Amino acid sequence: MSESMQGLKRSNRCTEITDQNVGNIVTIMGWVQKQRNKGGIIFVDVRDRSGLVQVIFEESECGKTHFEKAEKLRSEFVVAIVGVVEKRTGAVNTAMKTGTIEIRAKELRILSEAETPPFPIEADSKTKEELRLKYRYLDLRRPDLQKNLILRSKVATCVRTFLAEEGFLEIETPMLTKSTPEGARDYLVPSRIHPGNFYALPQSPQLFKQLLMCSGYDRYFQIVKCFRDEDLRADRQPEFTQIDMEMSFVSVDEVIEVNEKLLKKVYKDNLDIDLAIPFERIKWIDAMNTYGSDKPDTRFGMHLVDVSEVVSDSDFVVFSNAIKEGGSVQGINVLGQASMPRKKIDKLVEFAKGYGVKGLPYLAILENGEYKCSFGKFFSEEETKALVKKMNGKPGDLLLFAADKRKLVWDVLGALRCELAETLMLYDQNQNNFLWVTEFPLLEYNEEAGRYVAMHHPFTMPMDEDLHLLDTDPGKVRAKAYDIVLNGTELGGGSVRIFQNDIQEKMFSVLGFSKEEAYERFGFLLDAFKYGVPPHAGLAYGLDRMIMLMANQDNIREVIAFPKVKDASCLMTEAPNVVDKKQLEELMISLVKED
RNA sequence: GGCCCAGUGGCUCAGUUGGUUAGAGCGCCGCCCUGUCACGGCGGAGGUCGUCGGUUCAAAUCCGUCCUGGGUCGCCA
Repeated sequence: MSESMQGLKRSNRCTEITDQNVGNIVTIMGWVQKQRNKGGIIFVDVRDRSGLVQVIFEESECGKTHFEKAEKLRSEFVVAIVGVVEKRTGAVNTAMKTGTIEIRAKELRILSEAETPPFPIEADSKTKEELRLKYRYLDLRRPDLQKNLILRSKVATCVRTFLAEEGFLEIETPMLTKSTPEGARDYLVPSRIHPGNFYALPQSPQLFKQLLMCSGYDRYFQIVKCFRDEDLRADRQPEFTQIDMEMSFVSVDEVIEVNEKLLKKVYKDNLDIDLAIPFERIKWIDAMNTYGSDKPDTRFGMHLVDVSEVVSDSDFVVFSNAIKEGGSVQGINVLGQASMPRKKIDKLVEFAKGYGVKGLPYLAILENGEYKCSFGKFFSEEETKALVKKMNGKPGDLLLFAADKRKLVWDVLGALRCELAETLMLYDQNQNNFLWVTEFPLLEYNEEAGRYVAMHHPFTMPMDEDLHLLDTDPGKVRAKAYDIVLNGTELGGGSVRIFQNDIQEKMFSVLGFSKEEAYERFGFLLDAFKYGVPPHAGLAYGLDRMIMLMANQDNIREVIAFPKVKDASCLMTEAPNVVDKKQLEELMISLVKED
């Protein structure tokens, strides 16, 4: 049985009713959170996206018909209730936002009945995510998810308002576009009209926003879906949202400045947190040397120390060979953890091996000054002392080392310090350490491809002072690229773009594209540059990650209404799915049968 | 593709060394209850222990396979 709401109009959301409304007649509409039937009196908690309010039914007030309907109420029924707001006499519920008042019902309409949901609709759900995602529309009724999505909406509005005030124009770019094989895998969309041809969904609006600069729009932004067909992670979905922006006639500093103002406003307006700007900046090479990461968490120390010089002649071949082969030996000092049990150390060794190192040599400096060292038999006392001194080791400290190629050592120790900081709780969870990482390498050598690939993308401007190295030593060229990092998470990144055709062509040539290949892929951009292109630069944030961190979640799915699971499928819609044979025929697509 | 974790009534979990009829809390159903808000009281229903196979007199428990979900490495210009 479901009744019409004809003649009724919602007057308030549940928690918009306060002491101020006492005596008012209100009409609320929402879901039954809980019915408590005491016999002659029935309490019903009604929920909408604002929260809960208690409604009280007594036959003397609402009459027999409505009272009998109230007796039938079950969780998640959708109801409309007309009643009088009353102050609670003695039974104030301090845990409730509306705990000082209640609504004495005069009329009840059951707009929709409901089956018992497969899991409880409540905050701090303990239900398995698999089930929550299958019934996402129920999961989304829970207050935590509603809070996250409301925050997300507010932040998006805040960003739009700020950028509009700063003179940015929101301009949409196509979803059906051209595949750009550099970088992540593209999601492809077959063309019916051009059989055998495919659109690609954008990995980012990069080229289009650069073209908009060529067209004179000077400050562009867009809150936009992007697509990457790569494996998922806790903070990675195949479709995700960027706050994308581009500016003409600006330098790195101006991009950074406007974005610091943006972040300051977003945090102030939505979380009431005052961020101190300007944020700290660190050069990429310093970030790697100090933190072993290009997205360092600076809330705690445990800095990497390069001990290569001290151990290069050691009898411990793990150390000496790593250096001989061009790698390095570095360590971190885990303060006060010398007595870490063997089992825990073994776990750390396993953790490190996951990154590809063979082991994790350690040296514990016991409180009595003695050493417990996994490579002690290869080290003289003097060598050990020198190593401890270099690591600034004190009694009680645990020193962990990695010896391998420089990149691998950074990766392992960078990850290890974050892992240790989390388990040892070395940082303040309420701290927000924003950080700009600058002067990224322009290129990195890809062993598999046997050539250099762009670290950011092929349109990133080299630093002026390194331009001459493009021909002779491309690996040494630094880029006018910058990332914004928060507590060890990359929130966004951007760069000054190449706007000179000769530099762009040189860049393509270093990347191994012939002029023809470059034109085949990006000809429209190179052509556009011929007709008057302003210097320009930009930045893009991962909105999902930003909201995840603002909402204190450790998973991006908690801030996305309808996320996908690890294998990129949707448990609710069961996408992706097979399609009708006719659809495939129309697209001239035949599937290769597997044996 | 690799490694790690998890899967037991609707939900969250317990289940000893392999041993008789697999338990609990919540939820659900019925009856009762005029101040509850983690309402309360009485009664009740509900399980092929993720799948398939193996070992055994006997498997939720041991072994293997596969499936599902999560984390992570590779990957993510």
